[in-house]
Amino acid sequence: MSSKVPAEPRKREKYMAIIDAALEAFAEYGYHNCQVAKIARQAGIADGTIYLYFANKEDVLVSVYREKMNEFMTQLKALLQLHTSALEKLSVLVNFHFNHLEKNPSLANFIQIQLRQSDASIRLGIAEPLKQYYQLIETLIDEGKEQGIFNPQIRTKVAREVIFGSMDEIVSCWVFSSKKYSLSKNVDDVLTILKSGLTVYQS
Amino acid sequence: MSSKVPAEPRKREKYMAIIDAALEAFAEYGYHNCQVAKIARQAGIADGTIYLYFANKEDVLVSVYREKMNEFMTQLKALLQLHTSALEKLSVLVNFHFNHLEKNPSLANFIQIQLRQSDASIRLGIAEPLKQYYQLIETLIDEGKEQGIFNPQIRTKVAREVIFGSMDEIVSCWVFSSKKYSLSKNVDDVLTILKSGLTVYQS
Amino acid sequence: MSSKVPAEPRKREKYMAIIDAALEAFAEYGYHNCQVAKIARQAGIADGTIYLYFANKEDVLVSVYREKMNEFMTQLKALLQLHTSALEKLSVLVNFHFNHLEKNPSLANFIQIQLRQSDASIRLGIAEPLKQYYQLIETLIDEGKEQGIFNPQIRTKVAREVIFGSMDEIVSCWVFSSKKYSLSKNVDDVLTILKSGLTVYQS
Amino acid sequence: MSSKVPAEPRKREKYMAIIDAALEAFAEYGYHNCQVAKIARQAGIADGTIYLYFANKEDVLVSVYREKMNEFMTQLKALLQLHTSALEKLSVLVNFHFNHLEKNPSLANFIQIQLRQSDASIRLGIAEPLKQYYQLIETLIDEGKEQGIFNPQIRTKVAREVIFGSMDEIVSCWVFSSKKYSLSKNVDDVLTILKSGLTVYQS
DNA sequence: GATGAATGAGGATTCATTCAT
DNA sequence: TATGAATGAATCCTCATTCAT
Repeated sequence: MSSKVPAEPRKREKYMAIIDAALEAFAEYGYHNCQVAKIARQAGIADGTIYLYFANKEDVLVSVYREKMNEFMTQLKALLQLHTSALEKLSVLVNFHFNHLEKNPSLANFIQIQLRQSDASIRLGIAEPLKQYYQLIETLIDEGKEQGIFNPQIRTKVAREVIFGSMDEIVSCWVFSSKKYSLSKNVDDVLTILKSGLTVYQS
Repeated sequence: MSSKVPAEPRKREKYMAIIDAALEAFAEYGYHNCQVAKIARQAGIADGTIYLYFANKEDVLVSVYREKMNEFMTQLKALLQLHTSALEKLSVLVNFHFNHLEKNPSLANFIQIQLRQSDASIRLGIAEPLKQYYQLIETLIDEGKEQGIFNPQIRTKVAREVIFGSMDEIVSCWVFSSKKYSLSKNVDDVLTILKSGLTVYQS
Repeated sequence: MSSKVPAEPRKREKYMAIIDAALEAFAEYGYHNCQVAKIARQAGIADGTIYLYFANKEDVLVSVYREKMNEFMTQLKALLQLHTSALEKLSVLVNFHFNHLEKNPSLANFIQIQLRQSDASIRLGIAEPLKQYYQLIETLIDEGKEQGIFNPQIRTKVAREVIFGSMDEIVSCWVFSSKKYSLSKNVDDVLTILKSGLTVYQS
Repeated sequence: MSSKVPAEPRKREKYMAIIDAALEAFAEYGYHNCQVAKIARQAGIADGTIYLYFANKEDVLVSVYREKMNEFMTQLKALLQLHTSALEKLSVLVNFHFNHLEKNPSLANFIQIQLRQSDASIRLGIAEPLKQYYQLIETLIDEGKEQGIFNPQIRTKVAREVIFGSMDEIVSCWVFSSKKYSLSKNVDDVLTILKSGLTVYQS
């Protein structure tokens, strides 16, 4: 029922072109107000062509998230690899999260607004890529605990929810403010809170 | 364009009956899959009657949030009044946020899922009640700073985003887990993080 | 899933008006080439109103057949009641079959052409009313056998197939000829064949 | 607009392969539910190739009928040639009609169901091959009249309609019964009816 | 000749909203 | 006030057909 990234280069190219067009179209018009025809026009193809690459409109939405999240995760993992300290990694994570969305305003709008659809099937399609991000954060927290930096009394899942929830809310407020200020300027304050919130009290 | 709470008691009664019916209906079917006819049936009235009390379907959604948020804020303020310490108040806030939604599952579903619509006009209607909650939290933070408890270096807005974002994410994960565990059991961990995250280092 | 004739007079009136409009529209444009909008226009109502009375376009087609077949059967039964001889009844049947369709050209077109859709669900919806006609003919044949008029060696079902098949083919040819000749003029020849074909040889 | 059987052997071979594939595909899925792509897949060729041999989907349907009817007529004529008595010929005809369709279930499904489309152009394309069968039957009847066997008072056309209509209805009922019984077992009864129905009373 | 990716016209159906009663 | 029958705009998706390769 759902699409997969085509293996053949030529097909993959058009597949990604539709993904990018859809991202822009969704960000501009909003999911429910963005007709398939608008995506097609943005991609410079016929309406029907969309359905050679995607099962339906919902599948386009979910696929945009999956593809963009893949890119996000790949880049983030590469950066995290350069560090060992959980504290440094946390800093890298928050910085990257903010920087990436600040550099990709349509993606920010898409993730913070368009993606929040109440349709159960959309929720389901989003769950998997999101889960991977969740797990990456939880791994980071567990590493911090092993390194004796993070408070082992705090359950990892709650810590992850605080970290992700904080970043998510900050980005949301930024998006709803029409991005009038720099998102990254929040990094220091968030990190201050999160670091002292998660670390063991060091006398 | 938007409705107001009717002053006359009889009208107000039916108005609130529709609000409650809509909350249940939205929670059960989801906003887009919940026809106005379903709200009317749940309220035991005719479809057309809804439009004597609300401008349109969007207005019903926004009004549900406004009314329920009013109740929420009234109760929360009453509780906070009993305390002066910002730390205690933070504890009261988090406890109340979790307890209230745990006791009102339909409201939890409504707020975490149905409310997240991408329609600009809905976003706008939600903004005002939400802003009041934001301000209440920010006031609490400022009090903490004045009391010398909270770190004055952290901008109040960011602190509020961390507090609200953490709670919001925790409730969301709970709702999406089909509420299989107790929401309140997260209170201690969150408070641990938030308190040590926000307070000044005390040697 | 399928519609039922409304009991309330006012609703029944509009229901029948749609049935009649659909009969004309189907006969004029053909089922697949007859948009729901054309039925609505013919009935002088809005497109959506059709769906207050019928589940879908298919249901309209099937209901037209059911209603028209009901009328047909009611009238036919009333006529048959006036006779006891199976031979006379056969004559009444064939005469009525031809006369009725000759007087209702749209119905003839509808039954001989539009109704012959390959969709399985349509076939299914048509089956029941058609079966009643089949059974009426078979009852007539069995009476003839009991009266010692019809050949008891011939299986009733085959006899029915010959009677119905003959009439059906004659009406079809007449419809496809654009009804350029009188359908009823075939009555005598058909009856001659059927009567001597079915009766016992009387030396 | 319509296709012709290619003269060149190689082309004719693929032409017939498509015909056979289409027969199976139409019988399996039904005309409207059978996409051109399904015919192509069944034939093991590309979608576009169909259009090198046929004008359009309708043309495929009509051509299937034309080709299969040609085979049918060729075989039937060869059999009839072996007899001179109209009564014998009638017997051969009915036997062959039933046997042929019983041996070719897809063809039976195709003729009794898929072919009955309301599209005027399809009806037109079918008319010619069907007319030839009609004429063959009428010739047989006229021979019977000349031989003093068949009742000359009965108009030939009506007699043909009874013969064809009877056979057609019997096959239809058999197809709709999912071919659960032997079609041929009806031969004797039909012939009994038709023979005594058409022959002159012989004292 | 053969392919199959691309096209884009076409339509049944839903449902928020209205308004005559 | 309340009703609920009627409205009609709005759109995703299919699939026969084309044509560049």
